[in-house]
Amino acid sequence: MVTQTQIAKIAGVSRATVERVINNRGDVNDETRKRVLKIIEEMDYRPNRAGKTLAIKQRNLKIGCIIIQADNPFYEELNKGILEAADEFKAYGIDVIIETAVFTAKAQISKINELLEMGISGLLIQPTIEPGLADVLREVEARNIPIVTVNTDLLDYTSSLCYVGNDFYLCGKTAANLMQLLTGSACKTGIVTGFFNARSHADRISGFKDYIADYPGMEIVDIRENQDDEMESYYITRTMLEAHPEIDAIFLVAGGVKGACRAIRQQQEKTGRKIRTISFDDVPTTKELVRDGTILATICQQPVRQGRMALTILFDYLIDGKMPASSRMYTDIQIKLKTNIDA
Amino acid sequence: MVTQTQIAKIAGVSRATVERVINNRGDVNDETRKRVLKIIEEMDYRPNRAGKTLAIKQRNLKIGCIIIQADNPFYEELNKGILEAADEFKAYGIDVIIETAVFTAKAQISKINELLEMGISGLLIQPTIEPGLADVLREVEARNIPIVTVNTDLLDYTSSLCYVGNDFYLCGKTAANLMQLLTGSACKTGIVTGFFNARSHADRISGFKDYIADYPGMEIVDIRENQDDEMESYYITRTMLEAHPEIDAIFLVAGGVKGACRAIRQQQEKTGRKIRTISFDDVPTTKELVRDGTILATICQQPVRQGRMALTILFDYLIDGKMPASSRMYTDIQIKLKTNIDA
DNA sequence: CTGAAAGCGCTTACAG
DNA sequence: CTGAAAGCGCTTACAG
Repeated sequence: MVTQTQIAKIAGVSRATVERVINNRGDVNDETRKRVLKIIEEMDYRPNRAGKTLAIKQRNLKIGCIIIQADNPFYEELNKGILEAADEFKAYGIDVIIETAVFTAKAQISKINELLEMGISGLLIQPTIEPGLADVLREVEARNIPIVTVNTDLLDYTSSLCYVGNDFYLCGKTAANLMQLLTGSACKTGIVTGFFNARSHADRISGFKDYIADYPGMEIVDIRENQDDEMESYYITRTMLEAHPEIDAIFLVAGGVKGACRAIRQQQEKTGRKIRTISFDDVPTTKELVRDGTILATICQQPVRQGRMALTILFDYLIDGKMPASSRMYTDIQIKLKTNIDA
Repeated sequence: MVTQTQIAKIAGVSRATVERVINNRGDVNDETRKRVLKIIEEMDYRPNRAGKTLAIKQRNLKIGCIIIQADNPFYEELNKGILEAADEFKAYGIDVIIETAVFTAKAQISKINELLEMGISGLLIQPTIEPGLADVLREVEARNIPIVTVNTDLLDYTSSLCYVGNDFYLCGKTAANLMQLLTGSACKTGIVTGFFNARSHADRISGFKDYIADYPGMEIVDIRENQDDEMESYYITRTMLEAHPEIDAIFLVAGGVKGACRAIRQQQEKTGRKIRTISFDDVPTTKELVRDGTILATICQQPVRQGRMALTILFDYLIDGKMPASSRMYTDIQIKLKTNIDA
């Protein structure tokens, strides 16, 4: 590995000049620039990241992260990934400031302003879908502060740097594919979703619908909304199953898994008929239901990895100017059964 | 983040002394050691990794990697992970030497000796299961050179640092779980394995058997060996299906997927009866068979990730002295269907 | 337009 | 047993 000093020696200039050429900083005589560039090319110069990271400490970079305050175990996983990565980057001497906010636009905007005053150079956020946030994010970017959004997608805003999360539509298709295999392509499905107007939930449902369009034996009997609330979920699942005794498959699109499963189990016990159930994510309560067989399979989106990846992308961009491979980075779609739910 | 210099100032000693305490190097007066340790504790000192990595360059560390020379696309994936990580660590100024060897003990031992002469401080290897290698690896470790083994497990040798790979037994169980769900717990299975005496293949089969022990409707009709060879695989699958027309499920344990699937398709066309097939890994030919529906699901072990993880563990150990979380690091067991095989 | 010097946090001889 | 100095590869003012 060549260093800037070696290149400087060969080019007959100072290290400072080489540095200027490499980082496009200040003015350099056109001829020397070309000469230096040629040597860089020939010797396949690559900056030493340890040197760079160490030197950049002098700039006192701060990365701001806004994480969700919620006793929702899914968010806890996501936060865990962010916090782990934060720890790692702190070990490189980069300051990572973690702010917690409830999941409302108002709370998030207020935290963003706090972080701006602290002089952050980058922002990581899991944005709420409430209106009002998008404009603030655009303002932040206008100040030349790159943003990475994680897990949640906004309809009216796209980070110019990166979104890290799931491909919800493809998840929905995968759910349908799974259901098809579990039911021999024949089932009458009841769908329990979180919110009709949440994009991620809607996308999963359209993926599901598009897939089963090719399977005439697969039918959607009813779709109901539980507002990600366990009690509501129990109620709507129970009434749905009572209204449609022909339902033999349930697709749980979002939260409220435990409540829905209680209704499903009761119905199974009453009628003796198996209801094939699949869900999303693997929060502890869902895991337990997979272990005991109530849920046959659950589709997971690696929240810890999402958190890590989001912060890593921001870090790499700030240190190296490295752009992510894509402006939409998707984590794997993982199918978990009772045998690999704890792996 | 506190630095050694700050601690030195507070303790009223030089940075060198602080460094001695931190790294247990040389002799330090017991009293000053205690004082320094107390300050380190109180101020929650954590070494700056960039500084450390940069300074360590002076030691001229070399990491040796022995990768497999084979036109096997699975090994290519594994190698890709190793090469990617190697590139990353080279960017930190650590030398990573990649040696290619065919998959025999003789070739690998000869490469190990080459690397030893070059003065490596760490070794990454995907060991062959041929006898003779284990002793050599033990000798390397006796010289205080840490080893990480990747993907392949030896019966008579365990790296004292780490094995990175798959939990083959649990993979086998997951395969059985999947087969159970795909067949409504009723099937007559033909098993096509690679080698009866390869540990990974044998482990997958025992996982499978242990799982179906609880399902009386699931039966194993026959098990045959294809020596990971496509033609042989075609032959033994075809003759197996002809000998047992009742087979309605096939479990492909190892390589030779394409050959086996050809026989399976022919049998399906002849008899009009669906044979539910599952396999391992997602090499391009397998992917294609998942896409076209011949294989319903394939269980993958993230070879790229294995490669990356193995080298990262070695790097972290050499730079930080950091031990891996476990001496056996398993990658996820991923189930892929036609909808998420390309995700 | 260019260079010399200092500094980021750590390790490594070397001197005492 | 302890400290001063040099160095790892880079960036950042500062001087000219």
